[in-house]
Amino acid sequence: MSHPVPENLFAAMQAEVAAALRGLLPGLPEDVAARVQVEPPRDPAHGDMATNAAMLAAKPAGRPPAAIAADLAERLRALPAVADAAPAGPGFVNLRLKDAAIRGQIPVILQRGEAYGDSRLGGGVRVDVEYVSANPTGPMHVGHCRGAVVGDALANLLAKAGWAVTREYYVNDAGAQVLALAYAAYWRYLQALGTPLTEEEYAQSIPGGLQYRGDYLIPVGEAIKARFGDELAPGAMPAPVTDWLEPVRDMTVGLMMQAIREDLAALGVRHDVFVSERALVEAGMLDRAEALLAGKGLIYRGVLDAPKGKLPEDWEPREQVLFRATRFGDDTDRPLRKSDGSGTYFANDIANHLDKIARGHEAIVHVWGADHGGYVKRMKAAVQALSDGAVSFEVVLTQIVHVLRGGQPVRMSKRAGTYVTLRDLIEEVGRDAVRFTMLTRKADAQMEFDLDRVIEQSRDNPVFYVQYAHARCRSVLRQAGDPPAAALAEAELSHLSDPAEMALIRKLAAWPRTVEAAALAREPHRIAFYLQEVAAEFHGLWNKGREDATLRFIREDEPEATRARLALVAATAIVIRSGLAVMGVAPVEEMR
RNA sequence: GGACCCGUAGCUCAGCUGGAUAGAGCGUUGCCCUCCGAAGGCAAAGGUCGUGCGUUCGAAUCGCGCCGGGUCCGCCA
Repeated sequence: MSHPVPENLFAAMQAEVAAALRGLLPGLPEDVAARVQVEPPRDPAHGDMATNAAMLAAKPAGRPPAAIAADLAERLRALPAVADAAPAGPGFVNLRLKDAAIRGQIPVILQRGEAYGDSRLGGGVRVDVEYVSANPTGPMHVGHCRGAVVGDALANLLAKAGWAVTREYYVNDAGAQVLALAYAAYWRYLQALGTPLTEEEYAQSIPGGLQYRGDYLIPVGEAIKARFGDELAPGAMPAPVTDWLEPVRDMTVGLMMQAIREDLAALGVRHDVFVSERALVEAGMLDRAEALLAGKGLIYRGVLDAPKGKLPEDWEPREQVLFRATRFGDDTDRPLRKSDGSGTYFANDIANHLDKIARGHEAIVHVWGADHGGYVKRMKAAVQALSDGAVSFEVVLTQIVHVLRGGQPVRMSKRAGTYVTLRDLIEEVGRDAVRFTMLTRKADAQMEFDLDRVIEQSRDNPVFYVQYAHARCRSVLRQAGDPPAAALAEAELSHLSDPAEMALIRKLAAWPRTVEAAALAREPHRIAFYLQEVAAEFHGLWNKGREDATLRFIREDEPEATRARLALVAATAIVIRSGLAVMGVAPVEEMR
């Protein structure tokens, strides 16, 4: 990083303020200067940046904040980038930067391209981001979609902010549900062979009944027949489970995962690794995890108290193998083994997390549906126990998406045929609209997804609004013959002086800071909001050009001013693309 | 009974991890387009931030108690 101009103006100023504060108050504890914040003030009239340094330092320094603010302002005024610094309010120091310092971001943006905003904040920490992890028991539906988009965007965001990210999908291919799936696929296989049995006869003959009756297993049955003939069901009649379970299960899970991968690809969601629950258990990871915890004295045999409130009908006290999750803040200890000796889902997931740790991850982030909220504490406890607190564990919960059409709720019913698969959704509104819209709400807030609204071409559709801004940028640049960024970076930027132009540049200069804040908060939706603000500034400038011809981007009679404005337009397009890239949305060249 | 999430303008939602007079879009109201950049633009009205205490120089933000909504709660995943 040998840029003479800092890429993150706020971080650079934070360092300056901290240094000035140390110079002013030599005895100040180091952590006070480090905690100093430099942020854009809520009210733009207060300047470009404001710092709370004087208020933080007041108590340890034993001086009133206003006095410190006055002294600090004087020092900051001497900085070359600062036009003015003034104490204000309860002890803020407001800073106004010189226009030249703000404009200086334009060549930086043009040089860095879409890498503008990349940060080292994450320090290369190896983080495992697990998302989707839908059970391989059927095609993906809209319920999976939000987690997929949020997880993918969060992984992009953390990578941009300097974390070393592994994108992981945990395949739940070991539990009772997969067994039920195998039975269901076996039924379709019997049908393919022309079995005389009726569905109900078959359903009654298997444990738990026929749980997955969807049509999507018909091709699976055909595929099993194509591979095995009637070998697994001689005479088209059910054979003993042990004769067919493994091949049927493996083939079915394989085909389901293939379908899921295709759905994910259609949504543009990527994963680096697919970790199989079954493979982990077979490799002995569960036993390893249990032994590890036992070695720490965290495993015991015991009987849990009955849950309060409504009791399950078949409740009876039972001795179980338990993990001392309460030692790490959980509400109760948690069972690890089912009565047949196999691992509970939780136990297998502990194995999964031991595997993540063993692969060298220092941080684990999950994206889960809100219905898994009750599972967070125990898993956090497990990771703490496994890593002796060295590996962090966080969960981003996503709330339900209500699908609407023209303001009316779309009923989600498999039977009525109104069940919305992920594929249907993408085909109807397009991948980019799906992704962008899924990021226009905080993950843990419920969201309405109106199929008509998200493809509407109007101001109140953020997808359109942001894409339109980029298309307008591109349109202007095309009209000017697409000058190369290097040429634009040489433009004489003092031609950019209108308040609307400066406001746009300020907004662009906030991109690196936005990336860092969003990454720290694990909140990719902030990128969507930021891009709407950039688009609003740009459209505002465009609109001014409609009324005031001297503000148009291209002016035949003013080649130097035109070049400066083209530089601004090109920088705007770059920042929008950089943000869309985090969201996994493709920028458009023109609106159609 | 308990745990977790949520409660901000008529509606849908932001609010940069404790800062200054709480924001945006929609909707409402009022202006603006014969034409050169109107799939629109400008402006206004609209909030005791569910509620009551507390911590703090300072609270929508942190803590506790209520009220309201959601999710979950022993060998399902």
